[in-house]
Amino acid sequence: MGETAATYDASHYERPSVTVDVVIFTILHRELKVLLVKRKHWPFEGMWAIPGGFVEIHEGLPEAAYRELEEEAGVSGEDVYLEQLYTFGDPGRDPRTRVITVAYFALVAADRLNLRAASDAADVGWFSAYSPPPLAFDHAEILEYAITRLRYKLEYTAVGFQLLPERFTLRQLQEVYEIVLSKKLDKGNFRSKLRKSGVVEPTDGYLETGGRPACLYHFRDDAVAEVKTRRLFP
Amino acid sequence: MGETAATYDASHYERPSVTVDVVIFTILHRELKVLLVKRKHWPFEGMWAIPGGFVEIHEGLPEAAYRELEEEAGVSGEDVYLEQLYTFGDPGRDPRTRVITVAYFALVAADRLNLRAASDAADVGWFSAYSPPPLAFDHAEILEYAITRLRYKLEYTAVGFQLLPERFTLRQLQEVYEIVLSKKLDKGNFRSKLRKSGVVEPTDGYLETGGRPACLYHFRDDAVAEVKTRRLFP
DNA sequence: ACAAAAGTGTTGAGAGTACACCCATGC
DNA sequence: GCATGGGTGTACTCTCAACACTTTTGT
Repeated sequence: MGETAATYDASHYERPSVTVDVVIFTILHRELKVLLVKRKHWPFEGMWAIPGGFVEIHEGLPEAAYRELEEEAGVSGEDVYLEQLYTFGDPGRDPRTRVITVAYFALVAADRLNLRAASDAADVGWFSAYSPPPLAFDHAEILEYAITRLRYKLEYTAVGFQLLPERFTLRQLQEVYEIVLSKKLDKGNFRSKLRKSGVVEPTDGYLETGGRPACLYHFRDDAVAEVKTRRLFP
Repeated sequence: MGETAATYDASHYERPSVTVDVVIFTILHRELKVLLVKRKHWPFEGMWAIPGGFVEIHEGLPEAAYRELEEEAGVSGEDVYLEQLYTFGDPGRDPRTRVITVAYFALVAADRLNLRAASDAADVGWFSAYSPPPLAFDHAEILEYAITRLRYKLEYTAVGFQLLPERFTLRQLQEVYEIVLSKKLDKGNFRSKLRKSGVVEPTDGYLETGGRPACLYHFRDDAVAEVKTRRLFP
């Protein structure tokens, strides 16, 4: 902090409010879904919004995000991938007062969800991430940003299995990538690339599929999720 | 915002303070430098710190960052590359009170700097980014993070010339990359890659160097700075 | 036998890398 | 002429991407 901070005096300084918003993604019915909650009060009453809440005075930012995840989606911390996204602080983004929000995005496997246990079903729901309903505040912009980041993440790292159960087939993993990237992928190249990267390992389980049974894989947590990419100047 | 936000009442809610810290990079004497300011008050009095200050109640986050840039480095908005880095909000990162800081990082060409005009020279200075003095608060962590991000940026995009004057030689540009990435690059490959990407354009100027004069280039602002990279799943 | 889905191999095109070689200027 | 630094070309290797092919199950 610089000079302003040094001459700080709590009594005159008007502070903004700080919230955490969490964009929670999952895959349901072969679609990328985002969790939204219906607002009960002014402003934007009755509109859908990204779940979020105020940061308590002695609470860390990731802790606040995990709290939202538990409250709204009913998932515990170990079962999710959570990453800070961006901080939105435009004056006027909230008509009540100055609110700065630290946005996070989370990936949850569908089998870890526990929606009903956590919230009133009518006020919470999963929506298509690509064609969401009208959103409160600047939440459309936040969602847009989160989708862009999710796509980047999938292209450059191997976080895709965070959207799948513990054990999965390679076809299921490929489907996740196809859904998120909205693009058909080549089966052979997908598999060979994945084998070379060494991030997945076959288990002894098999899944009946209607054709030849598919080997179930699991993620090797000792593997490096990051993948070397072609840089401009290596 | 969710339920907590809906039941918000300004009078009971204890709000954290919000600051903006700006990690300002430049290249001087063939070294990557970062701008630091000396703290005049408790806590960490006399220690060096990343310049920053409180966000005014009606001020946007980038505006606050630009304000810091002008106050501390004496550069105006058009002359810098500015990007939001990360938000650090650990409770206890500031012993005075809960302070959440939105960190930015900035790239400034050495010829745009105007240090003396802006600040008292004894309290502001450029330091080697790779071996800085002990820093106040969690600023060592913030600087580390900024360096990592800067390297990523240079590897994947073509922002390198933000650290150079308007017109520059390819050797100078290569030197910037070598300094930031701490790695020798091949002259021929660097040049051919740059030519193929089409982000720079020769001007009619030449620079005397002691050998054959070097052609001065400038950045094509209509060019796409982003460069295709080898993704995991294209 | 045939359909369906898993799983593997091959091949041409293009990018990355290392290195050698030519060009323009000052002394 | 020769040292100095700018600028270009080439040849080998590796990855990418498209596509054809084989294997294992159910009906």
